[in-house]
Amino acid sequence: MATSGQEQATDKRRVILDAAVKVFAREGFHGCRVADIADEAGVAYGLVYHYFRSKDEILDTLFLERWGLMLEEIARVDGESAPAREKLAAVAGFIIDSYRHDPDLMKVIIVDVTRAANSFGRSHLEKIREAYELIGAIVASAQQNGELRSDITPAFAAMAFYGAVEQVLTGWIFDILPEAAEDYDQAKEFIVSTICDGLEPR
Amino acid sequence: MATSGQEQATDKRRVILDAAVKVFAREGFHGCRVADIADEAGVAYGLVYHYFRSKDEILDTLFLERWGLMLEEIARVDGESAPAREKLAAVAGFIIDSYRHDPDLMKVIIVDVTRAANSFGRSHLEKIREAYELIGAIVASAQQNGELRSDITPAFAAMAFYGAVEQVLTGWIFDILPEAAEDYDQAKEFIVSTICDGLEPR
Amino acid sequence: MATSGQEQATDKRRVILDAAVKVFAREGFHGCRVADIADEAGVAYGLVYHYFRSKDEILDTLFLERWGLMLEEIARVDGESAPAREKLAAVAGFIIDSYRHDPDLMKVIIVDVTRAANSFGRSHLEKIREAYELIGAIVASAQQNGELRSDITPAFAAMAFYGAVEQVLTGWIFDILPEAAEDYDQAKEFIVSTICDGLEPR
Amino acid sequence: MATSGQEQATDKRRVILDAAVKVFAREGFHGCRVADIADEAGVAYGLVYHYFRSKDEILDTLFLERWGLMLEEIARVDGESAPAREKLAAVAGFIIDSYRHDPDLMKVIIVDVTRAANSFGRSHLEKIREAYELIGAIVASAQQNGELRSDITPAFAAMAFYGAVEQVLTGWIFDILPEAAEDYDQAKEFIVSTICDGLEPR
DNA sequence: CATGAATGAGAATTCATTCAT
DNA sequence: CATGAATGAATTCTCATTCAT
Repeated sequence: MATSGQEQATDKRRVILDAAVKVFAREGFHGCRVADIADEAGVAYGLVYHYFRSKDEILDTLFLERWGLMLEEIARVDGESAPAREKLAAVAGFIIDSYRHDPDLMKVIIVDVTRAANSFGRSHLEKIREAYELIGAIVASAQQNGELRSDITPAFAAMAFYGAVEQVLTGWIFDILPEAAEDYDQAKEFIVSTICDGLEPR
Repeated sequence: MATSGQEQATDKRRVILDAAVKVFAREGFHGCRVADIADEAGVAYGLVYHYFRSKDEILDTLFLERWGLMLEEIARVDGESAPAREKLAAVAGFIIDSYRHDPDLMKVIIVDVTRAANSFGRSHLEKIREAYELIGAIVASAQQNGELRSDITPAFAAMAFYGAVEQVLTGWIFDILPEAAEDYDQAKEFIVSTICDGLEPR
Repeated sequence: MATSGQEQATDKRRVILDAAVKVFAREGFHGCRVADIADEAGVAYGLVYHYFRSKDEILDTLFLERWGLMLEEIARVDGESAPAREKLAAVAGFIIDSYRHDPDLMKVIIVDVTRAANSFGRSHLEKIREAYELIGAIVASAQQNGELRSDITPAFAAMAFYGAVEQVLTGWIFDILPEAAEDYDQAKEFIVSTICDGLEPR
Repeated sequence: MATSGQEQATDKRRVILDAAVKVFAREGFHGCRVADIADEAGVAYGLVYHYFRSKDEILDTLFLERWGLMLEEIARVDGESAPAREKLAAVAGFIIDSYRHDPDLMKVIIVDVTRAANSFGRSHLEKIREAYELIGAIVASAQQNGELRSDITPAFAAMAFYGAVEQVLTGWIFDILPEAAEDYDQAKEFIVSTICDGLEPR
């Protein structure tokens, strides 16, 4: 009905979501007002509540849309018959590309959802955990066929891997790591190489 | 006065700080009221403002106290003449022990400060960055003497390492990773082994 | 359906009014939204405003329609040459039958108009007062010919009579009084008997 | 603590309640804002919420305070050994005196609680019903000893009696009935005489 | 006539902070 | 130091009404 796909020019719901991404990224979920979103979207205050039940629901929607894509991608990657290293590279690549494509959205998801242990992180825990488990599954099957060491639990390996990826994004978000075009590709290689090969020379 | 250790019985300031840790951990910085802290501390509302200028200052204090200890520890470790692997183990060990000793405090620091890109994370960025840089320094000097590979930048390696550690803590905070006594020690080994040796068999 | 009788199928205005009765009765005038009325009527939001200038006007219309009928009936009764007792019985009967026929509508009129001293009750005061005065007129003329005692003012007697009737309706509305088919007829007798004969034995 | 009774001059809670009575009476519960109450009371907006959880709770408090007194009084009257006629006179007298003493409060109770079938009337139904039942009990015991007719059910008689009383108050509230000092006393007599003796001459 | 998206003025409630005692 | 009443700005959410199609 509203999310059809043809007349983007007037899909106010989408306009509001996009505006929310900007505003959440700029001021944080708690730091902004619904009025800021409406202003950014160029719509009347009330229209936000015409499309969304609450401020929370906007963030929920944003998170679910994006995280859903990621889960699909990880599941897809997991299903392919490729070396574990390539699978992990694909996952890291997808996350980093997501950030490259829409840094504001990924910032919001990481900062306001994924790590918000007392609010959104808690309420979306199942979805978040699903990602970890899919990554863990990649590790587990690679351990089966000897591609990866078996002495480290898949759950733990998944967390180390995902933590490294998210921390790199955090570095970009905080302007701590350099963020030029080549850095994105380098990051993908570094992550996989660090996690798979280790920092010590072989 | 605060960290002395002698007149605990009446150090209301300390009592308030400890209460704040509990309350922040339970409800989040944004999710709690100053009144909750006062209640938890068993003191009058106004007393909180006798000792602290604002709600923010309480969190600032908590963060600075603990983060300062960590910086000292990492610096100390960095100064010693030990293999890089042992230095990283010491750093991971300190952070994990900090969590083991006071999970609420570490939860607050990670959730409400370290990842709060639009509020406390931003205002304490320098202190946070300092930690990354100290870890990066450990890596850099290890690369000098060939202990660690040189093709991965120290800044990046530091982020991967720290990200893995923090993600493990996040796993505990969210009840995603098992949290028994032995898991703490295992985590230390896993992190160092993953980051130094890599997940692929040698 | 309600008053006309011919083109029921498409009288959206009537459909909206009937829906409003249900909704007002269920949730109260203040407790419902215009959207609820549209939903209940199965018409589009905007159509309500095509037929009515405002939410208030809907209630005004409902009240005026019904109250007008009652005024006509009381006037008609008053005009007949019958014993006062029978006239009062006719009035009580009409009101009770109105309730029996459409309890929702009478509930709305009593709860949201007749007693709403600061809103609709005030704006419709003249119409409401008219009913009291017509009843008072019945009493007054009965006092003239000795049918009723003259030491009680007609205005007062009218209020006592009408109050008793309305309170019985209130009892039904609140599920305080039993509301079976026979209770309606019994109520008519009880009211007239109580007000005319008194509770003390003769 | 707050309702002690000595330092009335500064019992802000009482000041707020009294202000609320005025404001509710003047503009109706729905027609006024919490700010109006605060203004009328001469206190800051927030103080209202220091003493009351919500706007609703203010009305609840007002109703319960007053209605409780009435229930006590009716129960007390019921317990005495006096003719039913005197008991009913005492009840009507108490209600009318309550109105005479604080017409605003009684207006609020009748208009915004007692008849509000979809909000406060519903939530306080038990308390309201209790009053009807106590009056019904007076009637019932009088029927036992032959003081009152037995062919009219006590519940019904109670409603007729209470309805007559409340309607007289409504008449005053709407400026329909004359409201001079002597009218209050006259009303008491009229009500009892109408209900006990009936309007027809004996 | 009919639709339902768009508007924006409220209004209740929250809560950090101040201050008199 | 200690108390908790008092303050009032800020913000979310509601909903009657308008209007373009």
